[in-house]
Amino acid sequence: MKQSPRVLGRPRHDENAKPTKDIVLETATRLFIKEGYKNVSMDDVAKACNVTKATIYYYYPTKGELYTSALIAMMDRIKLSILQILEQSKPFKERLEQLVEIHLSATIDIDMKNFMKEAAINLSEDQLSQVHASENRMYQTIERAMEMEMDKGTIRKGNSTFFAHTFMALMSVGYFKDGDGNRLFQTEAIAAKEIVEFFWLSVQV
Amino acid sequence: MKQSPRVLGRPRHDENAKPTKDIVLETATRLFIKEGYKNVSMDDVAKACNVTKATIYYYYPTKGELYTSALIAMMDRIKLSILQILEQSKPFKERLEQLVEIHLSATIDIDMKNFMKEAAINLSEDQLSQVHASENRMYQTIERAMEMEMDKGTIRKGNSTFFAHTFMALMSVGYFKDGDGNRLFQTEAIAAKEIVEFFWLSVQV
Amino acid sequence: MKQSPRVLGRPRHDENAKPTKDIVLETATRLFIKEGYKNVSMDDVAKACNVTKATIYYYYPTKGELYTSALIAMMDRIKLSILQILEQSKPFKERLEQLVEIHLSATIDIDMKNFMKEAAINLSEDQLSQVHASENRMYQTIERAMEMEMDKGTIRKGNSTFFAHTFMALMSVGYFKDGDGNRLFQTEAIAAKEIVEFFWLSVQV
Amino acid sequence: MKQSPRVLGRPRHDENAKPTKDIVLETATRLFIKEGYKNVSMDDVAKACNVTKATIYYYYPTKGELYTSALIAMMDRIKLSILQILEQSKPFKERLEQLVEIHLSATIDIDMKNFMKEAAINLSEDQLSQVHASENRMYQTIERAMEMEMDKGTIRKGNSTFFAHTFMALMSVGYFKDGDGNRLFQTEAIAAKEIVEFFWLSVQV
DNA sequence: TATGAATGAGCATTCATTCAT
DNA sequence: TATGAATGAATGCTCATTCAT
Repeated sequence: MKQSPRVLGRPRHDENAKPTKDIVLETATRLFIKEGYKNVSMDDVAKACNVTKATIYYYYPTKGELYTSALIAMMDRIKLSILQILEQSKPFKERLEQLVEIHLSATIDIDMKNFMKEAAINLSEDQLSQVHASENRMYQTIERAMEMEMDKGTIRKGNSTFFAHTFMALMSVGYFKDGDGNRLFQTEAIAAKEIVEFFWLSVQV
Repeated sequence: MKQSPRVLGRPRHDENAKPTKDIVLETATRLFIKEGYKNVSMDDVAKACNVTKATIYYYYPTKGELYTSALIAMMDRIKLSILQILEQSKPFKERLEQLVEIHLSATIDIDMKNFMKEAAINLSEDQLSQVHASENRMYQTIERAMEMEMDKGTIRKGNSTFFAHTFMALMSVGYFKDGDGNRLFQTEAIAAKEIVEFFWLSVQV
Repeated sequence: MKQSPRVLGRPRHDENAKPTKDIVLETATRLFIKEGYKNVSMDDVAKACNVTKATIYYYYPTKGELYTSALIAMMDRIKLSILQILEQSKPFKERLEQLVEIHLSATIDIDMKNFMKEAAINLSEDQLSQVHASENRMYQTIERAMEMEMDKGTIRKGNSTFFAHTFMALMSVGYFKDGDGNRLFQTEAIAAKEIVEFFWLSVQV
Repeated sequence: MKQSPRVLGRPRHDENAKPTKDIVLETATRLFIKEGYKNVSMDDVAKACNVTKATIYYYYPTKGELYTSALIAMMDRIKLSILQILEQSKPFKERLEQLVEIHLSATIDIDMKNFMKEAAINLSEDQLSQVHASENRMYQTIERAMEMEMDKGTIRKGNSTFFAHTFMALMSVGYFKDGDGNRLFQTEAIAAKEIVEFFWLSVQV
C-alpha cells in the first residue's frame, strides 16, 4: 500500500491537529508495548505515524531516548490512573477491584518486568535511571495507599512495598492466556474479583 | 577471549567433551535467558561456544528453532526440579518454601511471561505451540500438586490453575530489584518465607 | 554549550554584533580548515554560530557555495598578509623569514593541496574554477615578489612559479608533527630560519 | 549498469584468482587515494570489487580498519619502492631523480599530509598510531639514505629528518596542476630533474 | 531576517541464512 | 562433522536541502 506522499519542507499548519511530537510518542509507546524494544524499528514507528524516519529523529535523538520517553510517559499515565482510582471514597477492596478491572480491560498487557528488562539491556545508564525513577513513582503511589489503609486498620500492618509488588504481580495473572488464547477467567470483572479476593485474604486484619 | 569450557568427571569414550549439539543448546539457553531473543545473535552463540556460525546451523536449522529448543529444554528442566521438590514427604508449606528459595538462588531471573512474549512475536506458529505445550507441562506439575493437597485438605479447594499462576507470580516478586539494585528481602531464605506465607494466607483452609 | 562570541570595538549602529553573514563565513572557515569539507555538517556550522541551519541557507544557498566562499575568503586573506609582509623594505630573506614565522604561528595548518583536493571532489565546475582563480591570485603575489627580486639581482633568475610553489611546499614542512605530536623545530622562529635558509641556498645568485 | 548477479553461500573455488581480501584492499586503497576517506563509502568499495558490502565487513570489521590497512599497505609499498631505488649503486643525485620521476609517473597523487589529516580526524587512537608508525618507517628509509650520503660526503651534514621532509615536500610540487589542468613542467623527467636540482643546491657540500 | 518542521537519500554496521568444501 | 566465504535485507542514524511562517 502506498503511503500518502508528503511534501518537502514545513507543512502548512493545521489547527486542531495534534503536535507531531505527541503522535510519535503515543504511536511509539503502543508499538513498544506490543512488540518490545528490539522488534520495533524506527522505520516502523515512522510508518505508523505516516512521517519519515528523519522526523522521528527530529524530536527524539536516539531510539533509546524515544523508548525512555515512551516508558516514562506510560508509567506516569498509569500512576495517574492508579491515583485517581485509589483516591475515591469507596471501600478499599472495591477500589482495588476497579483498578484491576480497568487495567485488564486495556487490551495491552502492561508487563513492567519485561519493560524494565529491555530497558536494562538496551538503554544507557542515565536513561535507565530515569526509567527506574519513574517506575518507583508508580509503585510508591500504591505503597502510600497501602500505608493509609494500614493506618486506618482496613488491612493488616506489613511491608507496604512488598504488598504493592505482590498486588501488581497478582494483577498480571489476569493477563495470562493459555496456548489456545483463552484467559483464566471469562470476563475482566470476574478476574478482578478473584484476584483481589486472593490478595485480600492475605492482607486482611 | 573465552576458551571452551571443559566438563568435570570421566569423559565419554576417548573424547573429553560434551557433544557439540548439547554445548550449543546450553550456551544458547544461558544467553537467551540473560539477554532475550533479539539481543542474542547467532554469532554471539557461536563465539560463546567456540565454534563457527555454520556449526550452529548444522544442528539447528534456524534461530527460531534454536530458541524453541532452548525454551523447551529450560522449561523441562524447571518442571523436573519442581517435581523433585514437590514429591518430597515434607509438609507442603515447607516444600513450597524450598521451591521458591531454590529458584531465587539461581542467579538468573526466569521470567516466563517474557519468554512467552518473545516466543509469540518471533516464532512460527508451529514452534510457538511446541513452546506453549512445554509451558503447560510445567504449570501442570504445580497444578497437580495443588490438587493433591486440596484433596488431602492441606489447602482450601479452588481453581488449581489459578493457584499455580498466582504462586509463580508471587515467586517472581522475589526477583525484584529497585533502582539501586537492592532486593526487597535480605536473603533468598527470608524472601521465600515471606512469599510463601503471603500465598499461604490465601490458600489455607 | 558555546555562547555566541562578541566582537571587540565599537559596535555598528545600535546593534552590538557583526552581521550574521560574516559570522557564518568566519565560523565555517574555521571549521572547514580544522576538519575538512565532509567532516563539517551544515548543522555543525549552525550550532557553532548559535543560529539555525535555515539561517545558514538564507545566506549561502548550498554547502558547496559556503565552502567556496570560505576558501576564497581565506585565500584572499592570506594573499593580503603575504602582500603586506613582502612589501616592506627589509632585505628579502628577512621578509621571507617573517612570512614563514607568521604562518607557522597561526595555530591552524593551512594545507592548500588538501583544500584544492576537497574542492575538486566536492564542488561544481563553476565553484571550482572560482577557487582556482583565488588560489592563482595568492600564488601570483609570491611569484611577483620573486620576479622583482630576480630583477634586482637578489636571487638567481628562474621559473618564478616554480619558486613560489617550492617556497610554499617548504613552508608546509614546518607544520609537520610526528606520532608524538612533536614538531621538527622547537620554535616557529627557528623553523622559519631553517626553512628559509634551505630555500635560500637554492635560489641565491 | 547491472552487476553480474552473485549466488548465495560460498563460491566455488577458482585457482589463479586473487583472494578476495587482497582485491578489497587494493580497490579500497585506490579509491581512498583518489577520493579521500569520507567520499568513499563501503558500498562504493563493494561495488568496485563486485562483491556485497557484507563481504567487505567479513574481512575488515570497520571502515576505519579498512582505511588503516589501506594506508599501511600503501606506505609499506612506497617504502619498499624507495628502498629499491636508493639501494642502487648509481650516483645519489641520479637515484633521487629516478625516485621523483617514478612517483610523479604513478598517475595518483600520493599526498601524505592529506592522508594523515584524514587519519587524525577519522581513526581511533590505536589505528592512528599504527598509521603513524608506518609513516615513520617510510620517512626513515629516506633519512637513512641521507645519513649514509652525509657520511660518504656526497651531501653536507644536516638534520636528516628535515632533509627527508623537505625532499618529499619538494617532490609534491611536481604534482601541482593549475586551474587549466596543466603541470609546471612538460614531462615527469624534466620535473624530476628540476626538483632534484633545486634540492641539490641546498644540500650539496 | 530568521526559524521550526519535515523530507529523501545515503551511510556504517548487523544479522540470519546459504552453500561449496 | 564442521567450516570459510558470501549474500540480501534490515537497522540506527546523519545530512543536505526545502518550505511555510
